[in-house]
Amino acid sequence: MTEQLSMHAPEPTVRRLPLYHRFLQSLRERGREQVSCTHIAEHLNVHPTQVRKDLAFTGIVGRPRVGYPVADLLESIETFLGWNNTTDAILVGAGSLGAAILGYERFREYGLNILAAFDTDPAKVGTTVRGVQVFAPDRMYDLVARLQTKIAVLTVPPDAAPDLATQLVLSGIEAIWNFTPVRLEVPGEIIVENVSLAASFAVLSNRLAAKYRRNPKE
Amino acid sequence: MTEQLSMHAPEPTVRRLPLYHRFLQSLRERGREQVSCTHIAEHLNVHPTQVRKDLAFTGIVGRPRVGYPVADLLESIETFLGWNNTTDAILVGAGSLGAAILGYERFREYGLNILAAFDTDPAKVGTTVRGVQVFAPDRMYDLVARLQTKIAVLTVPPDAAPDLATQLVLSGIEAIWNFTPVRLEVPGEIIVENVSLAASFAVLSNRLAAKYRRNPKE
DNA sequence: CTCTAATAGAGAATACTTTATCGATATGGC
DNA sequence: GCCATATCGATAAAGTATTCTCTATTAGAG
Repeated sequence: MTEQLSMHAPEPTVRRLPLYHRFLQSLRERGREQVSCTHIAEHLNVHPTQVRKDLAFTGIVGRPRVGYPVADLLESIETFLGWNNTTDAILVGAGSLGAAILGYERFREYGLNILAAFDTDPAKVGTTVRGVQVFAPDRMYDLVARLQTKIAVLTVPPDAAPDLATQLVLSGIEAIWNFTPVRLEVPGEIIVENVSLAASFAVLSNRLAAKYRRNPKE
Repeated sequence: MTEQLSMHAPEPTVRRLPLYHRFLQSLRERGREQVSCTHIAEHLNVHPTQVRKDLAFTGIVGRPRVGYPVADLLESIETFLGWNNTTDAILVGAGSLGAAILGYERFREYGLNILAAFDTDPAKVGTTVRGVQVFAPDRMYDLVARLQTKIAVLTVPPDAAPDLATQLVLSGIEAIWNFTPVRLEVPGEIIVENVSLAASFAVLSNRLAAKYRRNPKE
């Protein structure tokens, strides 16, 4: 597993790491010091080899017959994901979804530090949502530049998304966590991660539909 | 593409279908009647062959040199996803995320019909959130059984998730759309779709971290 | 001290997904 | 009516991800 550290992990691997992270935290709370892939795999119902491969990408090395030290493993995952130093962010669109994200304490553990929110609604501007102050969108450029925020959480209605994405890029943002169903057109160096609730619902919905296609009774 | 209808589509395909669906809706609004995979692919920046394969899974057949009728394609996707007849659902956990989902009108278009919400907070019980009435959790069994709701949207704090999942299964729910980070232990016939914001954030976060590992300046 | 069993890590094999290639077919220009 | 071209549908190839197999290592029992 030499030079694996500098290699990029496959996306499925990265998506599983938070799962391991969460389980390891619960182990640490219970005072456990060592853990094996077998043990993790059993609890999370994934393949032991997959756990071993996934963890190897983070650069950790284990000991046969023992496994990995829980604390080291947590740190290794956190470093790999960039979760152990905070990254400043802004939230664009202080609607109900925006408020829900601002209220989700766990993200703070992941290093996400939302400094400010923006909304076009004049009634919201000047107020605070979950302790975060809401500004008018025209303040965005200024604030992003001055505070050097790297991440923008985009939770605006679809129509507003393309425009705001452009503005965010111009402001110097580096990554957009996009909760809108719009595919943003941004330069290649900008990191965009789309959260598609529709995609997720489609999977559920399709499986339910398939079940009834196979078995039309009930 | 014979018998493809009864075949199950790969999950990546299912996850892309809403993307096509959205684009096709915009085409229909603009009065367009026919569309080719090439055209869809260009706009959404995916591979034309992939679009063709994905669409084939829904059972649609196209015509060389022309493509597919937009209306038929929309219907084909909707049928395949089970989006063209409504499915009754309940929402468990009327917190801010729950409220955001209740307020997201688009899900209604996808056939998701949330009839009732449940929350342990006595202050919320009896009120309505976004027009949906909130009940105490002990009413769950009764209501799910009586209204024959198939889907439960689970938006409760992590601690409460395992218990509620068990109760939902006992109530006769068929699918759980799980917004908690907990891996639910349910019988195999229950459909569980996990929405992991942590997984999504991990991808963004890891890419940002990798960027700075490669290029520690800035 | 030796033997056994559990486990990491590497590499091979399998399965799955995406992309490329090719023949068939329908449309519109000539 | 015939030809050129765009596009579909099917199959093949390439690329990824997952699972299996094997060897080396270590802890603990006898």
